[in-house]
Amino acid sequence: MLLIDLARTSAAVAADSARLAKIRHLAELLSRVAPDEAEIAVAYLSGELPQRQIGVGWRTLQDLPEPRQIASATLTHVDDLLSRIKAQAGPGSQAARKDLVEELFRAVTRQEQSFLLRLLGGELRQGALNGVMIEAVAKAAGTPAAEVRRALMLRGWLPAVGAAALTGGVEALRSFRLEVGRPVSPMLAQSAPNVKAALDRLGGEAVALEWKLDGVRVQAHRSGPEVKVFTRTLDDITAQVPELVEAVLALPVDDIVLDGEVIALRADGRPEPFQVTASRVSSKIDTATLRETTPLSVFFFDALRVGGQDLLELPDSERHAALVRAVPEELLTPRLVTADPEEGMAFFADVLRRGHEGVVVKSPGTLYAAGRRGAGWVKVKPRHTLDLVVLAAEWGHGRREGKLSNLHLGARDPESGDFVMLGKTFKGLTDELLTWQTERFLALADGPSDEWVVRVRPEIVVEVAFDGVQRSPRYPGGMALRFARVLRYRPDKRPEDADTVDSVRELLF
DNA sequence: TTCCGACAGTGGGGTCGCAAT
DNA sequence: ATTGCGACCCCACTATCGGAA
Repeated sequence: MLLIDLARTSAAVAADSARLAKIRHLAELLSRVAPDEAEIAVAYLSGELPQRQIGVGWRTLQDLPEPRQIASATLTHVDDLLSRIKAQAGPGSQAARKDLVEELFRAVTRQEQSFLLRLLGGELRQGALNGVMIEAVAKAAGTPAAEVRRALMLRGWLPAVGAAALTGGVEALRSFRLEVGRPVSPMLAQSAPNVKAALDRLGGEAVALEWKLDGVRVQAHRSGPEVKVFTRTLDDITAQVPELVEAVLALPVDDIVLDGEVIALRADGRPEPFQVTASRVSSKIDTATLRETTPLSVFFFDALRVGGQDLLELPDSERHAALVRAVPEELLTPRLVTADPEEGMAFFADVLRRGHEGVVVKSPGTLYAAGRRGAGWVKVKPRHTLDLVVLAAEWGHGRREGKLSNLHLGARDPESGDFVMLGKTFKGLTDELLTWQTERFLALADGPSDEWVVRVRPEIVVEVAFDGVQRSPRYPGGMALRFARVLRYRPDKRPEDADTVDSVRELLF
């Protein structure tokens, strides 16, 4: 199959806003693809590469050569080139990758270039990724979507599942099973503003509340003496977390898959800031020294397999019972089962007093919905707010093209009378607000603006919600807001009424 | 007919390893 | 030694479609 076929399909998918139409376009193409190119086609059309990462980003994709006129590149040819790009390493590799990228772009037409640019840039922008592709694969293969979804849960990689469905049908899909040593996409949680809302959403019956730790999600697999540890995106971090490996090897069960969180704790048991845990987990050099200075603790909260038995399709209460049988108390995430909102709120308050992030509320009947934001898990975190001043705004991309989108936020410095930038946000803005702020900020434009950033006179006050303040090596005040989002503009407030850097600093430890 | 769950899109700060400067 | 890039850790929120109620 030719790349141009995919580029045309992608364009058709982007042109139709209806999901069912997108599915039709994708399924039509998938039904024509040869078995040996099925995985590539599913990957490309859902925004993935069979190679996963190839070391090419936005910078390498600048200044590309002119396209050719006649489309002739096959999927196999493109795939070979991408593999060669990924294989580059060592001195001279950046230039070599760039050369190969240019070779690739010289070999394709303008429409194919546009498709590849979005694919390699990681922003397909056709309104279809995994969710729509699951339906398209099911339609093209003539199998129920539920079978595709189930196989994806166990395999974690849609191109492989899609290729299996297209070539082997429902039988091939049913042959996927949980395999110890191969990661499953972890189940994710929805969020609620407070414990009461979370309980209401879960139907007001008895629920389990668990500590939400601000660390790194891990999935630990053990088969006999072999242990592997994976992150949320299924990357293997076994070598970076020896403490966890040892803890799993010490368990009395030797065929097990566990879900949990690793976190760096201080000597007094309180959590280190997220930055410390993240740094420790991503450091690959000299782990032996790091585990002395910054030891990691692990807390498990779910079990996907214990003693050779798969638990994914059992309710939370049964999975947790199996977890408790296999894992000693000190490795378990603290948990309370209750139907009483008062008790739940007290538990939440206690978690916060201990310095942790919040709670996850779980319905006892919930099955493990791998890779999905299941309705049975609801996280609750406290929220801070500040009144800040807009210092500048950046032009948006994609559906925000032509709108000023990303806001630069500043707190008042009472000493100098100036404003200290604390970060940016683009979240929480409705289309109406985007239109309004674009007009308003252009009228307030002031000072040196460039292609992307419009500086404005510091006159607009905006109420911003955020999760916390962290140390920043980037911003002048040495601190930045975590997960800032707009709540509302405050036309009733003047810049002099905005919160000060001192009040922000109080939230930093 | 209305409601709501799931999805895609639009980006945020911080840190690492590696290659280039 | 420092800088730039790619990748990945954490992530919130809105608009939209289409099936559920």
